Parts: sequence; C-alpha cells; structure tokens
Amino acid sequence: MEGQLPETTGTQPGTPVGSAGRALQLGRRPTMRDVAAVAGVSLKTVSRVVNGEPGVSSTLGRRVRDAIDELDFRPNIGARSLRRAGGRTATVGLLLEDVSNPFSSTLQRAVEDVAIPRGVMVFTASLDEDPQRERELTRAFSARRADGLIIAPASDDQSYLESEVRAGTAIVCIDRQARRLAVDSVLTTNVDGSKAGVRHLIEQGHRRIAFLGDRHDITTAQQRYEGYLQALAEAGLPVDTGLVLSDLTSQALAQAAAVQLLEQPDPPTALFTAQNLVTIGVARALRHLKRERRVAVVGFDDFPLADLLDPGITVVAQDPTAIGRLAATVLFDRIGGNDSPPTTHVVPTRLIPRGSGEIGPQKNLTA
Amino acid sequence: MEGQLPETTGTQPGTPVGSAGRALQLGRRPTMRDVAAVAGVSLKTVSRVVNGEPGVSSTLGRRVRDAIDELDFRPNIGARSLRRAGGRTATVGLLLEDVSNPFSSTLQRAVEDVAIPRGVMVFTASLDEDPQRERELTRAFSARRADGLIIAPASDDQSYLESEVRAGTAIVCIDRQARRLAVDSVLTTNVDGSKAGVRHLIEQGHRRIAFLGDRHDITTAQQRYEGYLQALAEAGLPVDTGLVLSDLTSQALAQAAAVQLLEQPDPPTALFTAQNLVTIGVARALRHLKRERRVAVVGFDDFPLADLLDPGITVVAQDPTAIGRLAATVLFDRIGGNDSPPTTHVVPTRLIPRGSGEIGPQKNLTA
DNA sequence: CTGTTAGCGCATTCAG
DNA sequence: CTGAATGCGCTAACAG
Repeated sequence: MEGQLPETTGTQPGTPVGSAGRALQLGRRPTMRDVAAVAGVSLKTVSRVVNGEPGVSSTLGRRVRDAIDELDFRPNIGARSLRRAGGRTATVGLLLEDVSNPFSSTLQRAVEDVAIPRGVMVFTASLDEDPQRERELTRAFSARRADGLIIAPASDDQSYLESEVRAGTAIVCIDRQARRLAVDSVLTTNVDGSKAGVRHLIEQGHRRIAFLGDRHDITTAQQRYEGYLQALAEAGLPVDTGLVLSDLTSQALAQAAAVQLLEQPDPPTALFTAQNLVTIGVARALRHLKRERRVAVVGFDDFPLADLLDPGITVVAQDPTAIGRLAATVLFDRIGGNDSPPTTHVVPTRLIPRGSGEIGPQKNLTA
Repeated sequence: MEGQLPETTGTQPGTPVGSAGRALQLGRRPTMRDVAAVAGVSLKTVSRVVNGEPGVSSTLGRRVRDAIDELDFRPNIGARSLRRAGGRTATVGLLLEDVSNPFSSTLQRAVEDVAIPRGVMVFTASLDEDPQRERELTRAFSARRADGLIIAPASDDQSYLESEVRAGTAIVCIDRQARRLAVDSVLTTNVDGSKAGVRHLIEQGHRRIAFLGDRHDITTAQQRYEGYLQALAEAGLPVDTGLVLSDLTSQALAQAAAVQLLEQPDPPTALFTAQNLVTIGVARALRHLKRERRVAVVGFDDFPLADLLDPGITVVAQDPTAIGRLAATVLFDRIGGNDSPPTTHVVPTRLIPRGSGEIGPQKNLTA
C-alpha cells in the first residue's frame, strides 16, 4: 500500500520539517477523508484515532497519525458537534459589563482558567449596560451553539432566555441576580459589604456620610444603597438626602459631583462611593481640592493601585477571581448534567483599610 | 463576503411570555425543518427568509417569521458554515498575553468594537508568555474554524501557522512581529518610544539612568533596551551595566530590584522602566524608600491611575485602542479577500509628562 | 416565486 | 479490530 503515491517527497525519518509534504489546494482544509486516503484506511478508522476510541491496531494508528501530521489536519468541531450525541461544541460565552474594566477582566481571566484546561474556548463580549445588546449577543452566542453562557445582566428581565435553557444551554448569571429566569447566580454580598464599609466610617466618628453611586436602576447599586441605609439606621443616624448622589455614570461626573458636594456649606466629613469608577473620580476631586487627608473615603470594589495612592484608598473589596471561578465551576457542573434546582451562590466582600477610610471627622474647611 | 448574520428578531409585541407555543422535546433545538413544518412551507423557503434572500412572497415570509418566533428558532452557524461557500464562521480568535493586564484588555475591547458591529464574535485567551500554550490555543481556535486570528505572540517562531494561512485563515500579529511567517503585524514604536523616554530624562540633566526591564528574551523588551542604548549613545553617555536590570517578571521582583539598586553606593538618579508592571513595582519601591520625589522615573506603557499617584508617573504611552482597532481592521480586510503582500503597521507612542520624569538629578541620599 | 436533490465534515449504527 | 451506510442542519445548484 505504500506505493499508492510514488511521488511522495523524500521525507527522511529525521527531518521533522513536516506538513509541507502533500500540498492541498489553497483555501481548502484537509478532512478526515483526505487523511484516510493518505493513510490508506477508511474514514472511520481516522475518526477513531482522532477521538481516542479503542479498537485500532497500533500499525494503523501510527499510519493515521503520520497522515494527520503530514496534512496538518484539524478536526472540524462544528461538524463534529452536528453529529455527536448532545451536540456539545466545547465553547462557552461570557457576557461582561465591559472587558476593559478591571473587575470584568479579572473575572474573565478566572473563567478562562477554568475553561481552557477542559478544552473549552470562551467567547467574550461587553454589554455596556445595554439591554438590547445583551439580547443580541446571547442570540449570537446561541447561534454558535455555545454549551453555556455566563452573563453579567444588563437588562432586568432574562425571561427571553427560557428557550435557551429549555434547549439545553446552561446559564449562570453573575454580579446581578437573574430575573424571571430560573438559573444559577453568583453574587457579591452587596448589602452586607456596603453596610460594613459605612459602619467603618461611623466607627471613625463620622455622622455626615455621603453616598455616591452610579446608575440607580442597577440592582447592585440599589443594594449598596440599601447597605448604606441600614448602617445609618443601626447607628441611629438620620438620612440626609442632600448627601445622596446617584447616576454618576462616569469618572468625570463623579468628580464634579464630589467637588460640588464638598464645596457646599456644612459638607459631609466622609464619602462612601458605591462603584470603582466613582471612587476614582472622587479621589481626583479630593486631590484637586487638596482635601484628600481631611475627608474620609471608603469605596466599594477594589481597583489596581488603590494602595499606592496617598492616602491609600480604603475599600470594600469584591473578589472577581472567586466569582469567575465559581461561576465557571457551576456552569460546567450544569453542562455535565447536574439538574438540581438553581442556586444563588454568594461571594463575601472584605474590608481593606488603607488610610482614606481611617480619617476622622475634620472641621469644615469651606471658604 | 461579510460576516453579516441577518437573523430575525424574536418576541411579538404584546406577548412577552413568548415561545411556549409548540413545545419541542427538551434538549432539542428547533431546526429549519421544524420551522418549515410549522409554517407549512419547504425548508428552502425558510432558508431564504433566514438569510434575507429575495424571492419570497410576503405572505409566506410572514408565515415563516411567525413560525420562527413561535419556536424561537436560531440558525446553526456551524452547520451553515459547513455548507456555505467559503465556510466562514463569523468568529475570530484573539490571543493576548494576559486579559487581566490593562494593555491587553483595552486592546481586546477595541477589537470587539470592530468585530461585533460586523456580526463577528470573538474568542479570547491568555498566553502567559507560554509558547506551547500559543500553539495549543491557535489549534483550538483553528478546530473551531475561526475566520481569522489576532495573536500577540509568545513564541519566537510562528512558522507552525503556515498551514493555517494556506487553508485561508487570516492572521495578524500584534505587539510583536510575526517570525518566520508572512503575515501582517501591528506594532508599537518600541525603539523610538523608549529612546524618547530616556532622552527626556537626559534633558532633565540625568547622567546615571538605570534600565529596568522584564523578560529579556522578548523582542519588545530587547527593542526598548535598544532605544535606551541609542539615547545614551546620542548623548555621549556611557553604558553602566551595573544599572541594567532585566528579567523582572513580576511587580515584586521589580520592587526588590529597585530597592537594591537605589541602596547601593552611587545609585542612579533616574530610572527608565520598560514595562508597566515593572513601573508599578518601582513606584512601590520609591514609596517605601520615601524617595519618590528625589528619583526620576519614566515608564514605558501607560496604566490607569498613573496620573493620580504623587508625583504622577511620566510615561511613554502606547495606544492599545489604536493597535486593536487597526489589527481588527486589517484582519477583516484580509478576510474580505485582500491578498496584497503582508505589511507591518506601526502605531506611535506618546510621551506624557506627569511629574516623576521631570525630577532633576538629586544628591545621593543613601545612608 | 417555490421546491427538490445533493453533499459540507463528521459520528453513529450496524455489518463484517 | 475494521469499514459502509446514514444523516446531523444547513445551503448551492438546479429544477419546476
């Protein structure tokens, strides 16, 4: 059978050059049939070798492997999943708020670290708090037959995903609870974390503590506000709505709001910021006002270099790595067939004192 | 051949419940045949509607669309690409050094912003400077028939990708030039940027300028070192190899190296750091030594909050957004059929003075 | 305008 | 241990 293709170039056993042997036409990928032809076996034998199935003699196995190397054959996973029972594609989709935000990118890395060792590839996309984008992208991932989806929801209603769930797609929501859809969620302890952060400020003696948050229509923002309210209530402190600012959707807005807040008569002596971009904007404002050592700040969600600022920013740190790892683990568990009732998993926060949150109440310095 | 996927939008106005009409068996997705059966037309007519092909009466079109909504049908892109001429999957792969690094994640976001509007989804993965991982992941993406690959190479030889290129996969290398493979590259002006940064320090009067870099086997690190050498040479300054530290592969290592460097007799008066994690480690070291206002620092590659440190860190900023956008544009151009000779595109750096780089040479303060 | 036939690359079922 | 036939979901090339 060796003489089938006498034009075989002198591939001496010692030249691992490989792959340049039998050139296929440009733009066409070698298929199992090509491999079978080169190895002089049937297509099915190639399939067995490729999938590590038993029942192939070592001689034929070797011939097939050589042919695969020579042609640089790659099995077409799309075609495979079309025929295979279960139709798994070994891909999952990850929908984040914005991959360029450190919270999201750390989480992404954690998901990747669970997926890749299992041979699963990850589609990633950013939602930018846009509900329509959430629908379009889940649809696009679904069209590619992702086995599972990890979603940080931008919309407040995931019922449109019911048909995906019914079709067998595993879904895990992160950061925000799934709404109107019975799937697993992995969440941060927003209320408790926020409460602990505000309580920390109260313990330093503050009584006028401002709340600065991002979009108030987001569940997490509401929960963090709830924690703020609870901490004040437990300490018997009144809520001054003049000290509550929401919808600070950018660093610049947060910065401007903080300046305005601190320049009014009888300003707060401490600020609780409910999101990392808000925290950074506020840090900028304090720096400009040269009051970073006179006004206390505790921020929700850690960020790189928070410890290197002067003073360091005290934060209620989330654990995006833990969230991503847990979400991915739960997802693969579901893909693996676990069909117990959906669960909400919770990842605790941690208060990290760094200086800014340990500043006591200072005299009013407004001009 | 665009990657456009003219999918129909679901959910009739008025019935947000949706899709519960004709229940299919659990775990099975509706196919075009199911849609055809419900609509009472042939499979091909459904195909026409789904792909927006002309030649369908409005009556039938409507019936088909209703059936699609009722069943919540999603075309199977894998199956489609199997049959379609060109076999495009409307997916691309993005291989980065580490998605949790701000340089990578910003670049990722830029790629996404070019891909998503075209209906193309993005696989992402981190390489961690591991050449074998590079090979395994390109292989995995290839098995999923990605139309194109954007790679920040971890290995120094991409010739193993030749068969992919021959098979029609578009490839663009970023950050580091492709080696032994004729494909497009999108690079930063490492030598010139680095040279400008060091020259900036020389202009402040420094004559003893240290170089701190990460893994020296990486091309970009070598180029940045080359820029350092050129700047010194042009100023007629000698190279003191005692001031050249490489292979600082972590923040901690960089920090320790900087401390050691600055505590030796006759320490450098200025530091040029060739990578962002090195820069941050060095900033930490200076903070600990309380010498952040006495030792000048210019870092290669910007990072978030560099401006908020005290003093702000002067950097030679790369433009990851421009790199990502350009790489994606070139990639889609290739996927679109452009087969002109491979080109190396270059994205310039920009020196951003923020304080740390404008410190003049100070007296030796070692104990 | 609509439908039929064939086959993409592969795994499954069943026969040797 | 090996292989031939069948069809996954879909589109291309052709009929009507």
